[in-house]
Amino acid sequence: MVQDDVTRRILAAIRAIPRGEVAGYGEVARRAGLPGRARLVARLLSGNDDPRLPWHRVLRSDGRIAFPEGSRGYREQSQRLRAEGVRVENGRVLGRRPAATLDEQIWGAPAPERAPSAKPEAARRRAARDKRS
DNA sequence: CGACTGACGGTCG
DNA sequence: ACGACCGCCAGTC
Repeated sequence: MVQDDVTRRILAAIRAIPRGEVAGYGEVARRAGLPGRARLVARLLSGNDDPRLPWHRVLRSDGRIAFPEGSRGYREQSQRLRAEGVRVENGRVLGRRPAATLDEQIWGAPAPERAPSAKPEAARRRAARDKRS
């Protein structure tokens, strides 16, 4: 099976993460030249079987492990990270700085008013399921 | 073609 | 700090 370009680039980006460091899914996607494809990165890892791939260095952007607490992958990832000297506490990697909102970082502007919009319940249902599982 | 799903990201209350 | 939501991308059904 020949891996397509995108796949290889993503894998390369993951392998490029230095030992003892971590990166978010979206970050990896960006480094692979695929901004906005964080979910694609996640999908790849979900089907990954290569043991030498440092998948454990990939976390959610907020520094939390993407697996539900207590799950197999959760423990596995925590252990692997700690083995590299990364401090992990309650599924969260320390040393990360969530920082302020982008608005403040970039524009330093106060919260602009936001026109209320309808509630697409299709998206809402998805969000609920997404969170549960 | 449209609904559902997921190792996601970001905003808001 | 947290949970509820919305937005996005891609693959399945």
